Amino acid sequence: MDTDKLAALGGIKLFEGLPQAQLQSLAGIAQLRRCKAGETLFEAGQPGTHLFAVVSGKVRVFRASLSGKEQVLHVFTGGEAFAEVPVFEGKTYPASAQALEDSELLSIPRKGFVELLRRDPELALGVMALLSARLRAFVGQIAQLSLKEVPERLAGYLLLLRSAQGRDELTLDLPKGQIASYLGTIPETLSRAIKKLSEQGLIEVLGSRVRILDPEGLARLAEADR
Amino acid sequence: MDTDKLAALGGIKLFEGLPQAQLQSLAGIAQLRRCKAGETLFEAGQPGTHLFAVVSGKVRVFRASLSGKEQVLHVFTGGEAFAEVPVFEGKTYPASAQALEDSELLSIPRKGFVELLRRDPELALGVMALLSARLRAFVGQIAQLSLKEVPERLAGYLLLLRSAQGRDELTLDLPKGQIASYLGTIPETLSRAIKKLSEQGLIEVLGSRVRILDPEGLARLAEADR
DNA sequence: CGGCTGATTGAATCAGATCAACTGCTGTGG
DNA sequence: CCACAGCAGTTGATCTGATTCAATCAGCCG
Repeated sequence: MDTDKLAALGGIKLFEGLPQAQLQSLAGIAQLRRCKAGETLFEAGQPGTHLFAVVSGKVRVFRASLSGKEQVLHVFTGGEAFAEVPVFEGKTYPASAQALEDSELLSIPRKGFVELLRRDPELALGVMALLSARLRAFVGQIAQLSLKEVPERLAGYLLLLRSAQGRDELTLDLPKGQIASYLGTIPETLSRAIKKLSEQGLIEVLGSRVRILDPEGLARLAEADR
Repeated sequence: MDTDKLAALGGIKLFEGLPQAQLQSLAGIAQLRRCKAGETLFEAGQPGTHLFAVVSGKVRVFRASLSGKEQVLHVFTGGEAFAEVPVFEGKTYPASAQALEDSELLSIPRKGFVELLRRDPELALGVMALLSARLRAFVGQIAQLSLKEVPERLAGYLLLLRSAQGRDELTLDLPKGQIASYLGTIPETLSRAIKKLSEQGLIEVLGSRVRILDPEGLARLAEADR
């Protein structure tokens, strides 16, 4: 039945507070899908037919260049929806998506979703809020990439993690290579940036465990420019 | 009266096809405002109270670093709406805005606009399409910044202008310094990139007039990575 | 005619990418 | 159970694209 789909839909933040009837009709059109780590969900440039949501697992959205360099745009985890852009344009996916871990996903066809939006203004407002938040994040990312250097970007990222995890002993949520790609650099350079922050006494790193020693110092660095 | 406001509102693409009644109620809350070249409309971090639309003139939206370096995110001209992000979050403007020329603007308070959205699903869909288009553009910009070098970004920008202006004799729509800032670099570097493309026989530049000599070559370059 | 701003050119410097070697870890198969 | 393949991460040496600093030039307005 749709009961597992319903449960999965209920766990998506975007659909919180949606009346039962709407959830039902979503369950009618949504597909529940399992995929393995490393699996590609879609590629930049392909026609964008579906909206996705992560039930469990982890998905990265990125752009690749011909030479194989990649820029991570965002990593989505349980409860988050993504790939909304082509829903409203009927065009292609602007980026590629790949599962980082074994994951469960919901995929919702564009057509039906738009119908739902037309009928439920509150959901529409939720979507607009989501898109806006994404825009805000991208504005920040663009500014970081062009205005700051790698150690500063790293400092910003660590502070973000800190506020997400709510303490000073962090666990890196991604392999370092992926973090490098998110910060717009390569593993070698990230490695050196980590060393630099460590030498300055701002952090302490052991594998994927990071201890924030000097949050204010990090914040100062993250704001700083040369 | 509101007749000039109505005319101005009618010229905004986002509001095209809006029923007369809705336009009226928009006119009731919108402010028509004139501002001079160089004037700042709002700054990143300020509480975002208004949505804007350009009636005439030109506005740039950008982020500045403390040291005075700036990254242009977008330049808006007649008929375009901007600063939608804080409307749906009630938070701050993620970037700053400044008039590049003497301009006429509409400013629409957040509150009333959200009301309107609740009542008109078609407008809401229009807003979502707008936000999505913006996201797509930002994805492209992020990829360019981190995956390509300056001459390649310039090639992409020129091709964009070409398709916007519909011919091979282009007029640069911005002073070169602003173009540099949009491309994530500085005037000196842009100048050298222009020289490089010229020497390769791809373009011919005289002041702010550019002639595209080899569109395919430019396209190849724009796609290329090292 | 100065004086200002925008643009260009040259030389020096620097952050980050590249290339290459090496470490350590994990998981698989002999 | 150990060996070795393979991948993630680190470290060092070098190279290069871009920024910085400085000087010059062109156009424009008062």
